[in-house]
Amino acid sequence: MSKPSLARGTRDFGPEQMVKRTFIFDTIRRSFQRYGFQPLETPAFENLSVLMGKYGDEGDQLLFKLLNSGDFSGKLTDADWHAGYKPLTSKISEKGLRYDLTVPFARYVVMNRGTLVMPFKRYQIQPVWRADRPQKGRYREFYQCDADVVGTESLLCEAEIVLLLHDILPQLGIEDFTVKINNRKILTGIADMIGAHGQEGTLCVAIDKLDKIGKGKVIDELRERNFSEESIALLDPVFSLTGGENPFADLRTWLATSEIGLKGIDELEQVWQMVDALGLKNARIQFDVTLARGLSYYTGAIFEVKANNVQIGSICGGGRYDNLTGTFGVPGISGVGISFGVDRIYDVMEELNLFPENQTISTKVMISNFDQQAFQYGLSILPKLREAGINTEMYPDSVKLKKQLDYADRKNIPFVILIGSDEISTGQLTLKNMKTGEQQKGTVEELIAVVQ
RNA sequence: GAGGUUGUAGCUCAGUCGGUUAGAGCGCUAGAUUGUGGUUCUAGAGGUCGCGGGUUCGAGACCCGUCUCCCUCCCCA
Repeated sequence: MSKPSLARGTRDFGPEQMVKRTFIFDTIRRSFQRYGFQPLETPAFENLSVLMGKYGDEGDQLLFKLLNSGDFSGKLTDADWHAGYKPLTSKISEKGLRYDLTVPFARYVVMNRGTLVMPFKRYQIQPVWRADRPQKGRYREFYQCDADVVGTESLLCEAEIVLLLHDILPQLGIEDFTVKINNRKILTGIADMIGAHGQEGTLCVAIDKLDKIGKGKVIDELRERNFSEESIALLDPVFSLTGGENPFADLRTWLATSEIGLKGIDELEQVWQMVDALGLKNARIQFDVTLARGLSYYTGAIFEVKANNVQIGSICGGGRYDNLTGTFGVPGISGVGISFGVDRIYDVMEELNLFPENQTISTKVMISNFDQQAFQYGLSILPKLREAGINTEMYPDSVKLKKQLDYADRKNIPFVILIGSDEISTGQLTLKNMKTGEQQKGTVEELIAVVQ
């Protein structure tokens, strides 16, 4: 018999952690609703045909796949076993755990497009699973809180996402954060400009490391990735753009011949203007040409939020995807969304000590349990307290009072009602304040008034 | 997927050069206190030293494998 253990990269959430997590969920949900988003839930697992190919090759690798039920290997031939794991997987697994909430949402939109009110704004708060290697801030099961709008290309949606971020994070006590914004169209434009059409993905992965490893090593990496010397030379101005005073103007001059690049800049500038018109003060937004994001479905704006002064990955991420529903046979539905990573937000709040105090009290009154007679009496008053809206519990066993009080103490229950033979005969119960140790007598009704 | 690191009581950790019965603090249980928690004192319980194999007269310690924790890269929330 082996000791029980948790599956790698997963965690339990005890009562005190759940109080904190619920606080985060409630805060996010409230704000989502205030911005007009409606709730949606989708299944934990989907057909692999829905999930595969949406996240790039890396993403496909990280999908948890479910073995087919029953005799999954019965019809396999020797040739199947030796064909390699990829062809084999398709023969023994046809379902997988969801990797994010956006793709299941796209499937839902396609399946229900006839009845949805467009533009459709939905929020979704559910766990997702990734077969990643766990490390700090990285789990194999974690919650995402997504808000997406589909059915409109209006940049108001992007601007509202910026507002939403500035609404929710400070409510959680996270004041020092940076919303990095870029646009895939700009990246496409840059790749075109330097004659590396379609290579913006690898280009960005390299540029993204600029502040980490420096310009020289970025260029080394680009050479390794088969970028020509001409391309690298042409790219030079981009390195100086990242910290410029007026990055849009500089970039506009440089990208003057790239239609798509200019469109990306236009879009971003409009978002900036709208955010301003919405009256956002102290906007913590920053244009970052090097922001790439690996999810292959993004086509327009890209967002990423970093909590400053905390060593952890991004706590929110999102962007616009013009053709996600296209892979399900319905092109032309543009969408944009943002995802809050609750587990990382939790870690940030824990590290910065941002959780409100005194969130753990749930029971307010405990009724003691001396003996059979007192127990019967307790049963009669227990519902009265609850009807008065007071969280109440009765100690279930007639054990020593010391033990009962110790239980109340450790559970942070502020009041205990003591019932013994004296109390039963006079109807005057004893209320003990666990914080001060003071005791007072009174009828049930009087004590309820005191506790309320 | 690549690299590094860790694992001893419920928790945090000692354990010397390979040597007799593996320790501490906290926590837990009971009592001091027959109707009163937190403080104090006393006593007690609690271990397959991650798992499997090997070296040795002898392994918690050394070697190999494996799993796990944490971390870096990749990628991501």
